[in-house]
Amino acid sequence: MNMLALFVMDVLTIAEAAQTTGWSARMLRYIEQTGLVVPRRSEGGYRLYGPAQVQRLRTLRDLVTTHDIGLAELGFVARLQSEPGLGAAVNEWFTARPARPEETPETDWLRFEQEKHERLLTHRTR
Amino acid sequence: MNMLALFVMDVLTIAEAAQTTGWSARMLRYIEQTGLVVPRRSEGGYRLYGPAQVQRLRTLRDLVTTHDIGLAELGFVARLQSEPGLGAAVNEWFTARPARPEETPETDWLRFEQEKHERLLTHRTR
DNA sequence: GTATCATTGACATGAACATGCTAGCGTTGT
DNA sequence: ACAACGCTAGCATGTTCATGTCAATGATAC
Repeated sequence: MNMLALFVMDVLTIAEAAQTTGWSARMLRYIEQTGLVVPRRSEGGYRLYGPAQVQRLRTLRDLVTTHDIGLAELGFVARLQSEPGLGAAVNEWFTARPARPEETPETDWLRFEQEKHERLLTHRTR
Repeated sequence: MNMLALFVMDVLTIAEAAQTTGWSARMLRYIEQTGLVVPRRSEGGYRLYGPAQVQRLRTLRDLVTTHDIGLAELGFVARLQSEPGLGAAVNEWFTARPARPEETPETDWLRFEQEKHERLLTHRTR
């Protein structure tokens, strides 16, 4: 890899990046589509992966495989970041009380009171 | 809906909950599977939706339709809160380094204020 | 006691996700 | 100049998501 990059070495083509990161070139392109790791391009349109991106791809691989999560899920998290409105809405929904059943008290009246309280919270979380 | 619930009214069966929330009964069961809204059960195993849960289902519907997001994505966000290791890892990945090449990654984000309310949501008790 | 409703499990389907592979056409290194 | 490589577009396949529907069995209401 060179392409008029005399002192800009450490820049890999997609095949090379694929090699060292464990992803396939196809997947690298796909990952780019999801917005997770977007390399810059050469004049001619070739993807150029810098060390930071390569690192990122490696850790991404790790993250995905060890925790069994999909790229789409991470893409969504990315969306949360870039779309402030979305993030806020999701956040609000989640902070406004979980609907887990095990927290259900045996006493029905008590439960009722609690739910009433919960509803109040859900109303204006701000 | 009654089932020996003399003073525990405001508790809906799945069909009733479906009616008022706009989801189908099928979807309510599905949503339960994803862990997003889990109703408690009657002695006989019937799902019982309280006002809080109904509210939650309504807002969920809103969230999903207005922002065009999937239940799976939200389920993942839920996972982020319940699995601290995961949340940390994902957080780290996103905060550590640029995804975009031209954008100067002088960014703080990803930190949605979960830390504050974490223990509220973190009740393992399985 | 019986009609009505719920439960779980299974099968079905269209859309989206995750990947691979091919084809035709530009880019790059020597 | 030309071989080697990358790019995009598209097709293909297996998987998960999101839903619906149907069947057999059990719970509730009156």
